[in-house]
Amino acid sequence: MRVLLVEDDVILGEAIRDSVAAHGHGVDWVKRLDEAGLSLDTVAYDLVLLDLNLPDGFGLKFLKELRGKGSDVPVIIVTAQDQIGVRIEGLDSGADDYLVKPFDLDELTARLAAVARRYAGQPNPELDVGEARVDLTRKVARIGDKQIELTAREWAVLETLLRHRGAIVSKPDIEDSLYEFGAEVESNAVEVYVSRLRKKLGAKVIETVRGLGYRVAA
Amino acid sequence: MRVLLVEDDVILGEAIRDSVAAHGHGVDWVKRLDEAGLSLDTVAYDLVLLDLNLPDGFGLKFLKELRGKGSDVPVIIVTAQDQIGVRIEGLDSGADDYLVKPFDLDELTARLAAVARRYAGQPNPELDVGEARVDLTRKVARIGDKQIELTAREWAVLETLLRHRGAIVSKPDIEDSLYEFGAEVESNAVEVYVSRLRKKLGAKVIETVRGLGYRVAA
DNA sequence: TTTGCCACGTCAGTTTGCTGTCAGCTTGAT
DNA sequence: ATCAAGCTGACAGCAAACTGACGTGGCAAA
Repeated sequence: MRVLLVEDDVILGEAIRDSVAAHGHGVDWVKRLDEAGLSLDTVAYDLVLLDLNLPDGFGLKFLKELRGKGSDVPVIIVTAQDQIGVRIEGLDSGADDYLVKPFDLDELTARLAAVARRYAGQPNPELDVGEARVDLTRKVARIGDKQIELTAREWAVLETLLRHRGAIVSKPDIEDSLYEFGAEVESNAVEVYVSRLRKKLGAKVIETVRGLGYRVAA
Repeated sequence: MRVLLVEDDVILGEAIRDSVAAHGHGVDWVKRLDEAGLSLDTVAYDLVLLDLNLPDGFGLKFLKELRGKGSDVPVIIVTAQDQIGVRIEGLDSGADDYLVKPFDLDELTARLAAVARRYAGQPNPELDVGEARVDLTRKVARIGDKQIELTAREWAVLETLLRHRGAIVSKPDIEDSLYEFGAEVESNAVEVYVSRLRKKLGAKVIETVRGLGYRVAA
């Protein structure tokens, strides 16, 4: 399951991201509403965790506009405002649920599980990636009948590339999806993982765009 | 097949009764535990559907007493309490299966069909798990002729893994199936249960995917 | 009540294999 | 031809996972 986290607080954001990731879901973390809009336009998310107190705008307005555009992605509002009026307004604006800070992370994973249950009812989307077929949800990859084993980091890189399938993904972007914010990458780790993925999935699946990044053909 | 339905909610009770009847089974519907006791003393039922939240007593206690009297009629618990602790307790008390409200009626008929198969003398769907054969419905496992005894929590872990057979199941997901939300797991309990299952079922049945979780090969 | 038994959760010491790093090589642009 | 960018085999370190052992508590039999 792929989750978009919209949260400007670094401490809380990290905690939420780690918790969600530990449950095996992919997490994209943005800190502003305009970034959120961009991500939502390009990626099909299964759930949005939306903080209402963001520096660059009003979350509720954003949520209303999102619904106005016809999106029905489940949205859980996360906020410090526990006033009942805001809560009502949030649900009126199209939120599916409401979490008031500070909240227990278990509280969050419980809601997450509820959404995941709904999501699990859908057939698993298997993607063709070169010779291989991959299932990002179940973390299963195979070429023909042969099962391919990918490690955690390899899945992370592949997922990032596939999420922007057809587009060029820069190395720093991949690093950001691999490590926490501010992590020092003093090496060519991304190149190494691309190399490992190619060895497992076939040399042609990941294309190098010299000076810009990598791309998986759509 | 003759089914005893113990359910005080009229709406839900009617829905269940109609659904079961539509599948060609006979249904007796009682709304209190004392009635249920009476019916069980006089009629040989093939299956009991037991709501735990009844006005006149505790379903679990009733179930334990029933088992204490030597009855081995299959019992499926139907309840709104979706806390895992209750679920474990229910299975410990001698229930054969567990349905959490609100549930799909298809869900019910599927379990019903499993019981019906057993009733008809046909082999229950036994799963091959490595060297072992397990029957999740009857909670029976064996290797060759040798019966394997699994504890309640071992069954819970194995069931979770088999429900997602072929997919990688994260440790937090397994924990969620083991404990209620909010339960602090300050240890490596999941690892320990995996270890115990491997010792009983064979080392190769549960595969470790480092950093992601566990998997039972499809 | 006492006794014994067993499932459960915890811990510590050990094992495992992923991960990040580097060095030397290849490739592509100019 | 030259240089920068990218590729990949190898390897040590370390965090994740394994497992034997133990204390506790609940349940049942005596």
